Amino acid sequence: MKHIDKIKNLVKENGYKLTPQRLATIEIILKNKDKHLTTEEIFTEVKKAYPNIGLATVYRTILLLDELKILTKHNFDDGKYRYELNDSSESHHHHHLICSKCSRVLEVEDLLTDLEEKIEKTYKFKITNHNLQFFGLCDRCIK
Amino acid sequence: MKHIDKIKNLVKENGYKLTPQRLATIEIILKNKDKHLTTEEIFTEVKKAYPNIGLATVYRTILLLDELKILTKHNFDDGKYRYELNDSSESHHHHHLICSKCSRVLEVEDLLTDLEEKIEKTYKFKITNHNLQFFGLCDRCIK
DNA sequence: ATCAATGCAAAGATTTTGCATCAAG
DNA sequence: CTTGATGCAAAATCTTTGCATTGAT
Repeated sequence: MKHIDKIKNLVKENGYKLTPQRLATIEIILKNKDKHLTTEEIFTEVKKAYPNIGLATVYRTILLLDELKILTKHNFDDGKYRYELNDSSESHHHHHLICSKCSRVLEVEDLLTDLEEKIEKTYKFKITNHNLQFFGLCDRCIK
Repeated sequence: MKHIDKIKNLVKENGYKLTPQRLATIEIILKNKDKHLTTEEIFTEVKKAYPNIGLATVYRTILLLDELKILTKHNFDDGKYRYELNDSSESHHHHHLICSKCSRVLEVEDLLTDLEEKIEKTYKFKITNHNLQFFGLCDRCIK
């Protein structure tokens, strides 16, 4: 099944209506799979396809998609949240390398599985999610 | 040298004035070493010792202390930033276990040194800082 | 036909800024 | 003294909410 259909189903299965505004928002997020867009940026893009949409609707749609774990909220310390579509294969996590100079965001494969096991045992803490960011200088900016 | 004197020196060495407002703010942050206070909380505490201080001054002082790497800014996804005093021994880092139920924040020793080396090599990315958070259920809430 | 979803504008919440005044160095 | 620091209030940002209206099921 295509990713967009999975998302559509998730929305419907959870008793939410599949409105054109939600669909337009989902399409923009899908189209920018690899980016980390802010709500404002998503809003601007969605407006091109659906000029009447209100910012509040985009905020509410993103809230919904976050609840349904369709996307992940990131905070790169620039004062606003950024959103990224989750991989359809449930378990895929990754981390971010954030360049302090050019703000480029690189992705790194998940490296924490072993660590999590250790932590769960040591601290008796049931981990459901994690967030790992590295700040520094990317290859381009080191030069 | 006592930690507070180190901080005082850092402020002065960098050409900033050591005003009573800044001192009062630093004292509150020191007194709450192990907590993760918001600016508003710091402001409320500082006001007890220095009732005339303005919120903007506390914001500006925190900005300064962040620049001087005297404290670290955290975002636990509750919509506001929280600050924590850095350990005086430069290199001490740690991570956070954030309970999704009771919001308790536990600290975990730094576990990333090996990982960072690997990442620096693989991605040619010079890491200057990192942020690792685990979300889940703490021992008390698991029951 | 319902009841959730929308759009708009207003309100909230947090943080920043402009400016006249003050005080640390 | 001089220049940065302060306090206050206003503004800027980002996000949420109330409410009348619309539209998906």
